[in-house]
Amino acid sequence: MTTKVDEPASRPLRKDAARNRALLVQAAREVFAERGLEASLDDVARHAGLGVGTAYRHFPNKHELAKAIFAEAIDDIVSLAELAGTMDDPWNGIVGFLEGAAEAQTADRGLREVLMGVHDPEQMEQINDRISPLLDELVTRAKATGAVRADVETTDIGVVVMMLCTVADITGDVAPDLWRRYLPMLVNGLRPGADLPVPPISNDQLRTAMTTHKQRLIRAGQNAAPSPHD
Amino acid sequence: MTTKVDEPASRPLRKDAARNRALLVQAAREVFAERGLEASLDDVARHAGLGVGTAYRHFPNKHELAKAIFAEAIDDIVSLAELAGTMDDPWNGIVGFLEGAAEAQTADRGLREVLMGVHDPEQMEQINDRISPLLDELVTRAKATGAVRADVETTDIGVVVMMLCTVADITGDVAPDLWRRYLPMLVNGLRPGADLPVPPISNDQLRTAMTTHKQRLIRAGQNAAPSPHD
DNA sequence: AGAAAAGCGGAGTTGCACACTCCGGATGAG
DNA sequence: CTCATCCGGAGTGTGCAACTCCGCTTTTCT
Repeated sequence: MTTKVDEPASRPLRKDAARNRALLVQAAREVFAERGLEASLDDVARHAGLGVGTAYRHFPNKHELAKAIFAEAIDDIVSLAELAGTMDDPWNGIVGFLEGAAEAQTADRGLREVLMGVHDPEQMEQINDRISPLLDELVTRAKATGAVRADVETTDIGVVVMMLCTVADITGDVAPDLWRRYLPMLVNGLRPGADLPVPPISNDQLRTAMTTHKQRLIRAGQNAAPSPHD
Repeated sequence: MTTKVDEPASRPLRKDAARNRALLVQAAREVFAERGLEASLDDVARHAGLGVGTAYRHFPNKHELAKAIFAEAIDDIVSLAELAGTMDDPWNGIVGFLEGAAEAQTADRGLREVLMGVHDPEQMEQINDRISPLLDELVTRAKATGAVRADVETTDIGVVVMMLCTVADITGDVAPDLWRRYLPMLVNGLRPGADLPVPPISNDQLRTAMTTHKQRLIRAGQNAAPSPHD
């Protein structure tokens, strides 16, 4: 839960600098988890009990800091998908992945935003590239064993996770675990039963949907590209 | 679908003024439906082919305009709940309400925001006051007939609608009807079956969750209160 | 038609939040 | 004790959305 973010270790940092860097990383974890990437570097610095200048000394900008911090969490999600793929019973794999993914994302608003590609569509696509093949295989196997209905697609998994995240997003402060109430309802819907009235979307569609979506909500365009003001 | 927003009719508007007012209302409907209340009055004016000044001549600010426009849509949702309550089979009532509410909200991002209390918590609470008693009664009856499980609460209805709205929110541009795919999965979860692992939240909790939620996403505080800059 | 009232348009003003810089002063290393 | 390194936070730059102002146009009235 608390790991160090690897630094190039060119020249050993001065003692206070090292301490502050650690404070910043920890503060960023907490702040981004709670308020998402909309928090400013100033917020992170203040939460760490440091000045803004210090924050900018250690990280060129907010997104670099975020990238550094979320790299592990992303790897964890990928491992989760891998783990799910190695399970004997694909159904257990799917449910396990859903629960784990929802758990990770509901606990961390920033992670949610990263996975949804709110700030960096490219990064999201890379993550998608890593995860979706794993889920594809899992879903295929689950269909073969009859654990899930034939018309279930991999994108359904993603959509279900999103729905659970919504619940956590909205009710997280009031009832952090409420999303678990709706998990069984949703996974049950994947099992064989009545057919679904509308076909799933393709992975590409889901991607573009995710990347274009919040651009509108979280202030259009923003400066995903560099050149803040040169 | 196209109704006039009642004006006090103190002195009859000049011909061009009346026409422009209608244009503004229509433009606002379209713009708010597509982009939500984040759209500026400038946007609405431009979309109507008019100047900003004209917009401000007719409406003191964006929120007044929005209030005028969404009043009907809100009434429609309430009527939907009433209609659902009058149905003989409470199960049909519930499903009908879910579908109708989701349909209305997924078609109109602005309406969604209003119902979620993103911009005006008070207004949302009023709406909640009008709807939740109706749904309470409906759910009670549905439980009595065994159509839904005993541990289902009225707040579950609201949460389900939210989840469907999320799907529409994200995938609306790519596949406007995709949310319907997940409707049966969710309503099916309300039927008798395995128990849910987590208890529902109270209506009050849901309210506060909704009002506090997006304040953070859509720029904290903003100027829900008047005094923009006096 | 002609004048006055009503309305229009959109450049410009104000407020605000965030990203990022800068440099005098503090702190740690040798 | 000295100096390189680092800290802090006031200050600068930028962008955006809300809203105003006033010269000009259109309608209405007689």
